[in-house]
Amino acid sequence: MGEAMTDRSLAPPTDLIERQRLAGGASEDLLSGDRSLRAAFLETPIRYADRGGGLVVRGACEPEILMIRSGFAYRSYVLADGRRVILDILAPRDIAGLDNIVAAHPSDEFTAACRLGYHALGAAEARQLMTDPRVALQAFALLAEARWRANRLMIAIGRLDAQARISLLLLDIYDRLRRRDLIGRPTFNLPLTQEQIADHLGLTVVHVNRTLRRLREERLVICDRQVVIILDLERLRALVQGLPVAADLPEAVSQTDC
Amino acid sequence: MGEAMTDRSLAPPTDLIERQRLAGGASEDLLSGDRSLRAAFLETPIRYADRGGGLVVRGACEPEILMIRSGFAYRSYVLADGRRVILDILAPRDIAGLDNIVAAHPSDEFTAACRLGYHALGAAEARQLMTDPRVALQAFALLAEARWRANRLMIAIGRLDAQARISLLLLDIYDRLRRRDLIGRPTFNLPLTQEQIADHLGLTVVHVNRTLRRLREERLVICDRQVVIILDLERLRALVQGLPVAADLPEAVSQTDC
DNA sequence: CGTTCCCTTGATAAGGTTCAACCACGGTGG
DNA sequence: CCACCGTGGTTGAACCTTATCAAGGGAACG
Repeated sequence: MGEAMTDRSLAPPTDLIERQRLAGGASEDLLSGDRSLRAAFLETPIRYADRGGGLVVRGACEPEILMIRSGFAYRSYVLADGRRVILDILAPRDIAGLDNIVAAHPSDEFTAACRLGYHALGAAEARQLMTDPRVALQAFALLAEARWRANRLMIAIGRLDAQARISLLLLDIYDRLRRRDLIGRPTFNLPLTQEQIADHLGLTVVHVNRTLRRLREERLVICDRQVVIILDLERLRALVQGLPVAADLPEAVSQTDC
Repeated sequence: MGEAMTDRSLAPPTDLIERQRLAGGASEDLLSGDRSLRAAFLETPIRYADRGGGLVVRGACEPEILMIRSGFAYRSYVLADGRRVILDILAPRDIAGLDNIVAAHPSDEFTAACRLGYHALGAAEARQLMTDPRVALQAFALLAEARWRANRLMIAIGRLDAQARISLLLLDIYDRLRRRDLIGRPTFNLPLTQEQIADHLGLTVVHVNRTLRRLREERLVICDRQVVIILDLERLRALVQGLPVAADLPEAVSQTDC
C-alpha cells in the first residue's frame, strides 16, 4: 500500500497527480465500503454446511449473497447431460453471489467443498446496502475481481495444456491464501477431489490424475489426499508464465475481523 | 438432481410475487441508471477506429470505459508466446471496460473487428457518475451481465466440442443482435476472421475451418466471407442445449437513442 | 465385512493440433 | 493491363494430447 503511493507520487504531470487524488479517494471509499459490507455480513447468524451441501437452497424464497467464513466452496453449473463445470472456487473471506443483486434467477449453485462456515445476506438487504455509494463501489470492485479471475481461467482453459492449468490452479489458491495471511508456507489444504479439479479445468479425472503424477515425478508439487505441497515454486510459476498477474488487486486490508 | 428441476419450475407463489415486486423496483432504477449512463456517453465526441485498430491506447494517461456505437470489437489478451485469447466480443450498444473504474492497470485490450464508431469515458468521469446510486446499480448490472457471458463461454470451452462451441458463438451473436432489434432475419454480418473465432473459442484456425465446413454440409449454418446465414435455427439450438439461458437479462429497453 | 467414494493404471480411440502446401481475392505499383 | 504481394481461407497427412472404457485398489464408515 505505502510503496505504491510513493512511487506514484514521483510522477510529475498534473494529470497524474489528479488521478492519484481520485484513486486515493476511491481506495478510501473502497476500504470503508468493504468494512460496511463485511460488517453487515457479520451481523447475520453464521451458518454451517457439510461437504457436498448446497449453500443456497434452490428455489428458496430469495437469492442470497454469501461470505465464506471458513472452509472452501465452489460455484458450479450442471449441463443437461450431467457433466459439471466448476466456475469458481471460494476461499475464506470471499464474497460470492453478488450477481444476484441484479439478476433474478441464478443459474449456478454453490456447494461446500468441505465442512464450512458462512454468512448469507438476502438479495433485498444487499440491494439496500448498495444505496451507500461506498458499498456499491466495493461490491462493484468485488465483481470486477471475480471477472478478472474468470478471465484468467478462460485463458488457461482455452490455451494452456493440462499441466499448466493444474499448476495455475494450485498457484492461484496458494497466492490467495497467502495474501490473506491464512498460510505462511507453500503447503496448504485443498479440499477438492480430482474430479472437482477436472470439472474446474475442463479436463477428465483420469487426465488430472496422470498430470498430478507427472508434476509429482518432476518434483514440482505434491498433491495427495487434499494436501498440497509446493516443492519448487519457481519452476511451477515458470509453467504458467505469461498470464495476467494480480498486481493491483486489493486485499491485504482489514485483517482484523473475519 | 431431479428434485432441483421440479422445484425450479413450481416455486411457492408468495415468494415469487415478492421477488417480482423487488425486481420491479430495482428494474426502474436500472432503467433510469441506464439512461443516465448512456446519456453521459453520448455527450462525448464520437470516435472512429479502423479494422485492427486499438480502441484504447495502451499506456495512455488514463483507462477508459467504452460504448460501441456501430460495428464490432473484441477484448483480447496476448500470451507471452504470442498466442491470443479473445475474451469477449462487443456489439453495438455494448458498454465495456467497466472494470477500469476500480482496477488500475487493465491487462487486456480492445481492438476493432471492423470499421467502428464508439464513445469513451475517462475512468475518473465514470467514477464520478457512479455516485448516482442508480448509475452504480446499472454499471453493476452490466458487469454482472458480462460475467454471465464469460461463464457461458467458460462452460462451452471447458465441456463442449468444436461444433457446439461455434454454434454457440453464432447463436449468441444472433440473439444479441435480435434482442437489440438490429436484425430481423437469421442472417447477419459477423466481421471476424476464422482465426479470431479460433482465438475466441480456444481452437485453431484449421479446426474452425473444418468445423464450419461440416456445419455447412449439414445445412445448419453458412458462414462465408463474414456473412452468417442460419439455415436451421432449431437444430442449431439443439446442439448447444443445456447451457444457461439469457432469460432475465435486461435489454430490449430504451431503443430510442443510440 | 461389505459398501461406497475416491484414487490409480492400462489399453484404445477420438478430437484437435501441427506442418505444409495451395488457392482465391483485392489491392498496389510498374 | 498484368505481375506481384499479402491476407485469409482451404485441404491433406501425420502426430499428439486428451477422452473413454474398463478394471483394480485402498481407506473410511456403518
